[in-house]
Amino acid sequence: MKDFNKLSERQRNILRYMESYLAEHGFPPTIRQIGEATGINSTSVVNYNLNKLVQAGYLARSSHVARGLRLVGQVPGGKKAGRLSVHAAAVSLQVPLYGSIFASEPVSVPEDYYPEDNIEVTPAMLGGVDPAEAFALRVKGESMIDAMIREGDIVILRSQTTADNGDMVAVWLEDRSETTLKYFFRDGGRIKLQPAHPEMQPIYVDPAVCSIRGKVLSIIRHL
Amino acid sequence: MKDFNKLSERQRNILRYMESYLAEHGFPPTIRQIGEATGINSTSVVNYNLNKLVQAGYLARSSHVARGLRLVGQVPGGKKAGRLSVHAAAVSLQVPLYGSIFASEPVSVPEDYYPEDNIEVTPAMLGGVDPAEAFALRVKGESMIDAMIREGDIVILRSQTTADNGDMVAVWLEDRSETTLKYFFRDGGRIKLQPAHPEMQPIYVDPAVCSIRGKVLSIIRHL
DNA sequence: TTGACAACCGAACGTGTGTTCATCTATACT
DNA sequence: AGTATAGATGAACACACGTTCGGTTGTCAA
Repeated sequence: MKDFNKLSERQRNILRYMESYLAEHGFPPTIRQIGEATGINSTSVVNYNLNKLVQAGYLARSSHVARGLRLVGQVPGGKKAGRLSVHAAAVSLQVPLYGSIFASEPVSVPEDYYPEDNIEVTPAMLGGVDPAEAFALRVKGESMIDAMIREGDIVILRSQTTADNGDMVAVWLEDRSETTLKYFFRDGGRIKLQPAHPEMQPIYVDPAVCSIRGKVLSIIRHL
Repeated sequence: MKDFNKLSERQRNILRYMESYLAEHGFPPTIRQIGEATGINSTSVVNYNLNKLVQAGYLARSSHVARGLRLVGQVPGGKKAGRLSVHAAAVSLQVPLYGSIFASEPVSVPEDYYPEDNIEVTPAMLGGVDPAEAFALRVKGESMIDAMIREGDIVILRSQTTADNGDMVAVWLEDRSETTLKYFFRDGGRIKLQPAHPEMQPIYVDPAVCSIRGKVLSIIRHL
């Protein structure tokens, strides 16, 4: 992550415009609006600079999504907190570890238990999510092997009860009395849970018996 | 403004979904996403109900604008429950990212290149290794899929040219012109490289054509 | 000079996404 | 009965908007 001052004038303008547009409308501007506001008359250049800003850690983008932008850091000048420079010691965050996720056992949900430990994570691993909403689980057993996840891995999740297509979620399947980590898709009236391993078949479940506990943000494997 | 309870079930669901989607992404959902999430399979019905909600004073719309929605009131029952979590400040470390590891291409070794970026890691992820000896590589391609590692994963390594049995190492195989991540074992005069996937067969190579670049300390996957 | 590279431009392309419309079903009121 | 009216449906339409690609320019180093 670079220093704010290392950004080009255009990139700083984009961040400032993003901030004020967001405050005014409640949703992000389009590429063309950004270009118009910052004097860039080619959408591809705006796109180019947006990618630079993502790379520098200032923005997150959802590809092929209209207005799929989000500010992740603080923009200086809006003055809340300065960014940390590259070589200085940065701040890391503590996220509670709420036990283990195990096949045939429910996920211990945040409200149920006291955290048994704290896991240290970096801001990048939360992807802009509020640390207060994040928690961690330790993977037990080889049940997640099809999801390219192994025993001992630590998964960082955001506590939530809904999900979008393509999210990897921790779900409790009532009819099977089973908890898994799967990719989540809505398929008509049902929910499709797709293992990460490309050769494995998805399973289909009724939304009524499928309760989402959280969305996986990142995975840490310690060897 | 009417009472929240005067709204239809669908309209309440829309508001709840809006709220959680907004919290998760930082921008509003589309009409089709709302429909999918609330079990409405016609965009016009969603549109219809959104207009009702505007009329009732719960949200504002910008017409002909993608995701041009904004919540204006506060949704009762929304999650406000501030879970108190300790995210105390701690020190995190910066480790250089030396490009990508790609099948059929040599690993860029630390001496060869300037780091293209820095990766922020926690002390626990280095397992006590001196940060100055550590570096990171981005995994490109699906070539490591048998090692339960996917495209986009970041591997943290300790720069070293030897390894112990059981280590996961990044090796350059001269005779195959290939770089892989494998578990390392000495087997008599040869070297056995075992993929992490239990069903896959190990390969045996001559130590002369197998140069170790580093030992994997940990893996980060960002979803 | 030559090459490499970051930054930028303009245009075209494909699709995401809001809108509109004809039609259908219920329920309630004359 | 007839007839409003609210809610729902699916298809078609038109444009908004992200993406891609072939070029151009300026800078720096060999």
